[in-house]
Amino acid sequence: MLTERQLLILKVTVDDYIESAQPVGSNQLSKKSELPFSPATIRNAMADLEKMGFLEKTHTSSGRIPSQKGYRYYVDHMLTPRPLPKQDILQLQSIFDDKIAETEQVIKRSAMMLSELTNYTAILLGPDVRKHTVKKLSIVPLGSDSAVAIIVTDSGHVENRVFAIPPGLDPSDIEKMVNILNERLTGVLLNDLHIRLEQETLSIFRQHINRYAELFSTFRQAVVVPHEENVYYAGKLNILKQPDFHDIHKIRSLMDVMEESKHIPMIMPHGSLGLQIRIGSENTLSAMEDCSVITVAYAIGEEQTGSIAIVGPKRMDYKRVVTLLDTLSGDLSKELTRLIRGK
Amino acid sequence: MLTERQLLILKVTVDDYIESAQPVGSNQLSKKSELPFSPATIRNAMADLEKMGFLEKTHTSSGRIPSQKGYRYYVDHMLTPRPLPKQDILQLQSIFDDKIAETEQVIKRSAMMLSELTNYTAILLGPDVRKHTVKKLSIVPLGSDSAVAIIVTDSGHVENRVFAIPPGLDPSDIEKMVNILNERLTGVLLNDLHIRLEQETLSIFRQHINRYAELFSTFRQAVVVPHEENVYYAGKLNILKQPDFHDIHKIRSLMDVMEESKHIPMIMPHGSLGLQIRIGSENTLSAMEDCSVITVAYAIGEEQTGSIAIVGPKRMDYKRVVTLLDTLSGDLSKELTRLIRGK
DNA sequence: TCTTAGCACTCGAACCATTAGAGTGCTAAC
DNA sequence: GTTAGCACTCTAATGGTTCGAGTGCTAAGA
Repeated sequence: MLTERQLLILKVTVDDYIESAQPVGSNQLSKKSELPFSPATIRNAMADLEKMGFLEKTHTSSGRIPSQKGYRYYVDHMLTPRPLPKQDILQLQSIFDDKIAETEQVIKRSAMMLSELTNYTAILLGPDVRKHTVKKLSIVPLGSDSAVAIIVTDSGHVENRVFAIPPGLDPSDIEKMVNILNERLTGVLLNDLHIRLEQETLSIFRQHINRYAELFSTFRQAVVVPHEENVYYAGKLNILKQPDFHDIHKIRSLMDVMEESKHIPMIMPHGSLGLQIRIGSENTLSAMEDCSVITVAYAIGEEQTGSIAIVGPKRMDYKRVVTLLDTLSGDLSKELTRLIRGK
Repeated sequence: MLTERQLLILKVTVDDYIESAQPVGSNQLSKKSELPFSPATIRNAMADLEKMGFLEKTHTSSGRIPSQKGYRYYVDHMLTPRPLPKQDILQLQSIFDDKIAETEQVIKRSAMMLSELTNYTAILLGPDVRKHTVKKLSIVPLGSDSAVAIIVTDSGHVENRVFAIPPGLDPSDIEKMVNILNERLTGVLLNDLHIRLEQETLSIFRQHINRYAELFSTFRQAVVVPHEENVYYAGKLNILKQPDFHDIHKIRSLMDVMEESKHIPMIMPHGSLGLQIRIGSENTLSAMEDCSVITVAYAIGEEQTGSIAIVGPKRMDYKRVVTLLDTLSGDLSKELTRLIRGK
């Protein structure tokens, strides 16, 4: 077990390193008012902490830096959350200032604000479009041979896709079709749309519409909602601000990984409640072994719908980021719930 | 004037430097079969070229690199376009392979393909949404107090915005309103929409709709088409691949500039016909003084509607990029014209 | 007159030695 | 148990040396 003093020294060391990005030495620490010990005493304690694996040296005669285990301990036991400075609270609130009514807008602005306040990279996962339900379907012909299919969801999201109309089709058939579709498919989850389309409407089309088969199959292609996740980034370039990242190859592979949306589930695994901190190699992706990622979910109504992640160096200002994320996830949940409920 | 030999040496020097990214020395050049001269002769010629400002040295006893003037001359007089390798042509064609019907999709894919084929950054400017005309307006209520306004353009583009409905409004009024709007505003340029809205519809609303003022003003806010340009990037990270960019601060300011859409008009000035090459400080933005930008416009029908830019180091493979852009701008114009004409 | 061989010269990159300084671990005194 | 003192270690910075690639100039050769 760690003694009181060791705890204190570990904490101050981590704090100092987070702030300065420089290995921390015993002399330096002994000058701090929280540590009224001589450098020698601190040295002893630091040597112990190193033996136990909480601290590391970059070379024989260097100061100490926290090890992964050290960060872990710090994060698990030493994060005494301080209230957010007023300044920050005001800024966070300003996201919701002008009465924007769109979920997407709110999420985008949140991402930007977070990256600005932290100087790290923010990744926000929006609500999964496929869990929304159909509010209205419409088809707008653009000319003789193409048309736009438009799906409006209950959340106000609009999906649209241009598709080719089979040549020589009666325009009135399209109108009939849209009516049938709306009658039968309103309220259906976007995710189930392609299945329900077949189940609910194919047989009716057969009865009412000439050459239903062609029209049906083109239209079906048009309404397949893309599987793509709803990802918003902000502050991708903040990585370049961190002194921890000097190696251009590491930066590249890190940025590469973050751009690729297929890696998103690895960066911010779904389904976990509350706030999660993953430090260094605790991340699944090897490109992120020098990073820490803090994730938190937010909800609309009772259902957990999206998550927020902050990606920064292991030497991240955990305290600040945790408080920011805690606050924002709450505010965001409240605001988005309000938005949706209104409808 | 430049002698035959000086011309040849300038060309080979530039070519070599473009390929190797290393200062070019006289010994190296004399080994090439195109240059059957002794190193000393080449040295003399290079010294002349340096005096005339076409070449530079990085230090007293280094090889030469092309100066900005050198690149300019190379680009103006020495770009003998070779036909594109089959491989590349096939790849370019593949953009149009599956019959996508959407302009945006085609442009996005073009950007990706270009960045992949060149290893530089591609920026594509899509057709200006505000020059499209209204095909159909509709309003889909989401609940008691909000609705989505949807504008479909003749090109198949869909703009949508959620807005708040003034409380206690009669739903039938909305329907009336949509009818009036469609009757009066179909065919209007998106750019003129907010003016025409007032001119054409306000007085009619007054006659037919209760509490028209409130409804009108909220709706007007919803249809203001955002001024935002239609920009697609691809291969932003390719900058990190170039050995020319090692300074992390330069990279940062360059990427910063490219992200900011307000800088786009500076990067790719509008209105110029044909292919344009801007080298180093010929670019307006100081962050791009180490870059070259090649721009070309493409057209839909007769009207020039968008442009393509490739951003890379001054030591760019001009020959290849020029040929690629030439080909693509042609293909893109043809394909997009076909798409639009169909409608 | 143009070309080229020869040579002295310059400069950067790499290597080494030296030094200063910051930090350590250990021992012994308080 | 704490701390002063000291020998020790390692990095970073400095300066000198060497090597090699490249140059410019001169003079000889075609």
